Parts: sequence; C-alpha cells; structure tokens
Amino acid sequence: MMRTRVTLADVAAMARVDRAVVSRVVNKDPTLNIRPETRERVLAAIEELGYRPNVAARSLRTSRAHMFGLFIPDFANPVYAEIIKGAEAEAASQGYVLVTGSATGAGLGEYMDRIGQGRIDGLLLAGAADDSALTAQLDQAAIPWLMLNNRSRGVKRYVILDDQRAAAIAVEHLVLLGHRRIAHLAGPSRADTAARRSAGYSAAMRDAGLPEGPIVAADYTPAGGAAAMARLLTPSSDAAEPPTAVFVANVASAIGAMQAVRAAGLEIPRDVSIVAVHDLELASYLHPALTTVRMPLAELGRRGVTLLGSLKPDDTVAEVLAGPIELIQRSSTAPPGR
Amino acid sequence: MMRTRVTLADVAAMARVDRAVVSRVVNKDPTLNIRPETRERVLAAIEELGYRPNVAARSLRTSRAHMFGLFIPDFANPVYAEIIKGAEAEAASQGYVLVTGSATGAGLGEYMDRIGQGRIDGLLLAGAADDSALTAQLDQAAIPWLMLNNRSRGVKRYVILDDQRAAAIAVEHLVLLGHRRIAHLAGPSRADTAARRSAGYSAAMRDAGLPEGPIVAADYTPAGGAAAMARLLTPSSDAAEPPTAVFVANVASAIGAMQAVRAAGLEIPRDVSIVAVHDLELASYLHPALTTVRMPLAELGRRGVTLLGSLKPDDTVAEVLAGPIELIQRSSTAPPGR
DNA sequence: TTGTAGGCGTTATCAC
DNA sequence: GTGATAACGCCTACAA
Repeated sequence: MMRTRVTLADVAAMARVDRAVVSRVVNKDPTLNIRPETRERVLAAIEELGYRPNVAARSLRTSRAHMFGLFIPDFANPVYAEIIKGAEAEAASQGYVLVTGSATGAGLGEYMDRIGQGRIDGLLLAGAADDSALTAQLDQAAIPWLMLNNRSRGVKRYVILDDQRAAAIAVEHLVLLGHRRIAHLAGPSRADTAARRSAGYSAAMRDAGLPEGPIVAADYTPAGGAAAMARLLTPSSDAAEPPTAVFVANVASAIGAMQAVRAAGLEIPRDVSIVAVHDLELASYLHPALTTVRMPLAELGRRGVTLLGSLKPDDTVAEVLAGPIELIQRSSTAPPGR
Repeated sequence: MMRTRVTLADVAAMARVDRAVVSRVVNKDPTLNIRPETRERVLAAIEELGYRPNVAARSLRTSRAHMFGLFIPDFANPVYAEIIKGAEAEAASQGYVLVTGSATGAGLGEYMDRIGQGRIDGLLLAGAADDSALTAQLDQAAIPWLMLNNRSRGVKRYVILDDQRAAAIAVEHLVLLGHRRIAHLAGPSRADTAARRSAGYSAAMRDAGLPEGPIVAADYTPAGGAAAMARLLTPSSDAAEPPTAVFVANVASAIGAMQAVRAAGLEIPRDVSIVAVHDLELASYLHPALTTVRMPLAELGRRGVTLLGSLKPDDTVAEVLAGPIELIQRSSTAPPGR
C-alpha cells in the first residue's frame, strides 16, 4: 500500500507552523530559537505523518547530494570488497550514501553520464587504469575525486598502501626461514601496485645480500598465477637450481600458483614455500593454509571517504596510508627442504 | 579546476533558443518538430559547454531518480557479487544507476533513512532476514521493492532460484556415482534457501529409494562448514557407518568442510565425495577441485531489476527464475571407495 | 517551429 | 519566536 508522499508543507500544516520552522527543526539548526512546546508539535507531526525529507529537493537547493561514488573493476574481487566495507562505513558515519559501481576504462565514462550532474559529491577510483580522457572528464564534472590503492600517470590525488613494505615483510620472512633462492611471481606490468611490490621484493633481496631470483609477471587471477608459477618451476638455463620459495604479489594469483605447484608434482611447503600479499578469510582454508601479508584495505576505503569530505578543489593528495601491515603465518611457508 | 556548473539556461542562451527547446532536445522528445539547423546549434552548445543535466532538478520535477537500490548482507560473499553484476548490467541498460548497500536487519532501517525519500525508484533485497518492522517501513516509503534469492514471512514479492532442483541435481549425481549413504550439510535453519535445498535433498533421496543420511546445519561460512563436517564425520550411534558422500548447501561451507575432512585424516573423494551449491571461479582451484551446481545468479539480479522497472504498486510476484542449473563436475566427487 | 509560465520540495534571507 | 518569500534547475502543458 503506497501512501502519497508527505512533504514539509503537510507537517507544517499539521503542526500549525510555517514550513521554514519545520525545516530548521529537521536540520537541527542551532540558531533556531523555538518554544519547546512548538518543537514538540513539529516532532509529533513528523512522527505521525512519517515524514522524510525529499532528497532531490534538498540537493537541488543545497547542491549537495550526500552521496559519494566508488569505482572498482570487479565486485567478485574480495580485495575490493574490503575497501568497499571501509568506505561504506565511513560514508555512513558522515550521513552519506555510497554508490559503488564496477566499470573499467571506457565503461566508466558512460557510467559518469548516467550518474549525471549533482548526484554525487565526490568520487573514489579504486584500481583504475591509466586513462587521461577519463581524468579530463572527471575534472570537468567539477566534483572532487581521488585514486585509491593505485596511482595513475599525471594524477596528483591518491591514497595508496605501503605495498613496498608489505613485499619486504614477505621476503624477509622467507629469508629468515633460511631461503636463498627466492623467486617473485609479480603482478601485471601495467599495475602500479605490482610495480611497488616488485620494488619491495628487489630491495629486500638486496638488503639480504641475495641475488634476485627469476621474476615472472601475471594477472591478479588464479589462471594467471597458475601459468606464471608453471613457468617458474620449469628448469631454465638461467637458474640452474629452482627456487625454494616464491613471493607472490597477490592472493588470487597465489591460489592458482598453488595449483600449479601441485600439478608439477611438488609439495608446499616442503619443495617450495609460498607467501602472498593480501589476507583473505579464505587463505586459512586453502590446502595448505596460505601465509599472507595483511594490508589495511578497509582503512584505505575509510580514509578515501574522509579525504573526499575535506578536499579543496585544487588540493593535492599523495598519501601512503599509515596502518598495520602484518605477516599472517600459516602453513605454506617453512624452512627450505634440503 | 572546477568550472561553474552549466545549466539549461546557459545552453539556451548560447544556442539562442528557449530553455524548453533545449530540454526537449536533450530528452529526445519525439513530438518535437525542430529545424535541423536549430537542433545543430543546440547540440553544438551542449557539446561546447559540456552541459550535463542536473539530476536533482530533474528528479524533483519528474519524481523519478533513475536509480535503483540493492541490499546485500556482505560484499565479501562472492555469491552476491554475481547478483550485483547482473543487476548493475540490467540497470545500466535501462539508463539507471544501481546503489548497492550492505546492511543487515536493523542497519537496513538506518540505511533507508540515509537514502531518504525520492532518491531511489525501487529496491531489491537480497539475502535479507525476516523482519516485519523493516517491510512495514519499506511499504511506507512508497517505493516498489522485492526480495531476491530468498523469501521472508508475509512477503509476497520475490524472485528466487530453483534451489530445490539444484539440490536434487547434486544428490542425483552422487546417487549415479553409486553412493548410498549421502549426508547433508545444510544451511542455517532460518535461511529460506537452506530450507529449499534441504527439501530438494530429501526429495531426491526419497526418489532414489535411499534413507536420509545424517543432516547437520551450519552457517554459510567456511568456519561453519568445518564445524558441521567435523560432526558428520564423528561416528555416532545413529549411523553405524559414516557417509561416503556429502551434499553441502553452500560453497563457502564446502570450503571449510573440505578442510575438516583433511583434518580427520580422510581424503576427498576417496573417502568422501563432496558436492556444493553455487559455482565460483575459485572452486576449480581448490584441492581437489570442487564439484558444484551452477545457479544463474547474475540472471537473478538482472531479473530483479527488470521487475522493479515494471512493477505496479500492489502487484504480487512469486517467481522461480527459469534458467540453466548445471552440474559442474570436478574432482571432489567419485564413486564410493570400497 | 518555438516560447511562456507554473511548480516539483526544500532552504536561506529576510521581515514582523 | 515565527512567518513570508525567493530561488535551486528542470519539465511540460499550452500559447503564439
């Protein structure tokens, strides 16, 4: 049963005051000096009629939509699920709604058209690729926006995690276990996160006085990880001896990589140890349970929303989020076998 | 660099026509009879100024927000990721934006307050629990809404999948392999999907002339699945002989269940076969690769949005989505060992 | 073929 | 302490 909508005027009529008064009561206007009994009447009428402010009218008037946007490449990627959770929680605490859309490259421009003008007060881009046409479009849309988790050429507003340190933590763990031939299953070369994790790997190997093992790039997918791991395990002329441990840039790739290890007739961690970036609940249910490096993804989402709310039009943001990065040791890493 | 916003009036001034003409050009009013050169001028001005309609003004005037809402319990659950994808795609093709929020029970009411009035034209509830206070609130909000994937007491608008058939397909597969002692790791008792999958299990067992094996309920989580499977494997007085196969109501539980099997020192599928509802990319990377029943989840999301767009206020919808349900056979099922 | 005008529901600036 | 009034930007009958 759909009732006809209730407006300020209805409430005002019922409470026998002007709409302006109702508006200021609703918005808790601190400059409003009102008799307690009048306020009571207004509140009662609101309750009685079930009044809820019309968002369209309000944002037309105030030019604030109380809504933020968040773009991700894919809802099925649990890494983004974490980011969404944090962003949504922070948006909620500010009284904002978060609209999350998945789209890549060209699709994003089309999506922005559907979003239209005046629907969102700010936009977060997580995992977006380089796209100068898009950034131009966003700048023209006259809403604040920033990139999350990865950077893009020419973009000067972003928050990222310390992927380099995460990689170093993973590698140091392997070194401490006694591994010396440590390979790197990297992310796709175009990904900023991949580059920073690879840099962390290289730095940590150098610090440990170890030569860089073979490095193979793969998409952040199980299939990509499986293919890359298969290549790592294939004896080559470069490395007479196969690696005893692999630092995998991403947990999705690691899942595929583990399968490739099994397919090669090897055992984890006896023949090869594996550690990956990003902790998922799933990791502890894999076989063997996967050692990971946990990153504060939800915090990243939260921070992004906070910044959106306080950003001035031409502000620059280049932030590496300070937050706990920790090794979650499980069963996929152990001292080298022989 | 944020430019001042461009309105219809700006475009009209530049094209030397009235705002009304611009509006009708923008909205492709078919009754508009306009000289080609005038239209050209308008289009050029729109392009030149980068005009995009103000959503707030438009929806205030038309009382349509061109936005649908979708509620899910948790972004991290890949089952909902599939539903979101389908819903988003269908919404996009209708020129709508989809806002997806995660909230449960009480949180949903608070979320609806933030959504306010007039921001969304319809609401999809996926995986929502029984909550008559909530449904009352939704009805009062005067927007069409319906439940997706599961039903709730007293709610007469929903679209669900044929979970009963999915369960039967899984059980028939096990029967065909030669299993006779088939246990059921069910979902939580309050979940409608769990009840329908359990009904499918019971019917299929009856059809096969087999006695129902032990049935244990668990949350749709790896932890829940692990605990339940452990109980199933514990010898009890009821069942002298342990099951040779288990039909698991949900893939997340199955992941935990597989771990419990290993922890018990048993091997899949040699000692126990496992088949679960819902196919995920991940399933083929588990060890062993998990046999699943694929359900048309994206199609469910798509159908929900389609219905929202065409629902009359007091329409009733009780639809079991017709769509392919198929067994994806992998390595976790095999004929019984002995 | 194009222009006029009223109003969607709200907020903010006045006035009383 | 409370009320009147003018926008916010757009759509749409109706008029010209």
